[in-house]
Amino acid sequence: MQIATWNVNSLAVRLPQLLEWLSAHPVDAMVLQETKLTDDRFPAAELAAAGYASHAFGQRTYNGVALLARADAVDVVRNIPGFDDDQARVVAGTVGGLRIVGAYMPNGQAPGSEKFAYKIRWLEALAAWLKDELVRHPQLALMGDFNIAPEDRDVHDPVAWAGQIHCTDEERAHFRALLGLGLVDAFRLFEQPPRSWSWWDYRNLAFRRNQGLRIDHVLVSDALRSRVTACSIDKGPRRNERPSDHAPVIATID
DNA sequence: ATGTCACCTGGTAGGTGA
Repeated sequence: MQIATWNVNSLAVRLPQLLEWLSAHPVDAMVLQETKLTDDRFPAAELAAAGYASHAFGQRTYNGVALLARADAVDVVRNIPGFDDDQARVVAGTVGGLRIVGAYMPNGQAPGSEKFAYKIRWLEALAAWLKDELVRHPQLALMGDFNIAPEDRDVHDPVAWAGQIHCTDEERAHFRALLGLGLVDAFRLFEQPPRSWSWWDYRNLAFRRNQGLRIDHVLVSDALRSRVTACSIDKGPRRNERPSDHAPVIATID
């Protein structure tokens, strides 16, 4: 099976690109971030016509996530149980025996800001929940927009980005804490092109100059790891005329 | 480079978030 994640930066704008992408990449399940749509406006009918059942969890203007699957997901959970959050950032479900946790992790704005403190609280709550979730579902994939570049090799200019948002030691420690639960970065299980990013700023001709960050990830559980045969970033949609600033990440599972 | 894009309010521009 294949699973994918994509921050679409407004599904209202990007729906045609999503449908085109799914037509070329008929993955079994997909998680979306930054749909920016209330659930009553979610394009469930269009996605159903494309062969996907949807579980949307959205809000107006900001955030919003969704889980799409060819075989409908069961045991669907929205946001982190027990963590009071007025932002729609998580949708999880079980597809074909695989637990999929789709997440739009907080951006954090800048170290020291209130949004950064929220990001840290959020990451702590996620890890606490996932620890239990992994016991219930040993075959688990955590994927989405993490808003964390785990290592310097995930940053186009590590000197310029040192200590900046997405690259602070504190954020990276929380990323490693997720790995410590028994997860592995699927992208790094395989040889990859150097300077592989999943996000490029809209400004500064960043995509053309390949100045980006790898902040979108697929983390797989130890029990799932041996079944993962490929993981890649698809830069194709970033070349579209009106692209999302993020590229999809795909993983293949035997 | 304060460089773009999306969405909101409220108005035909400015603010916020990313």
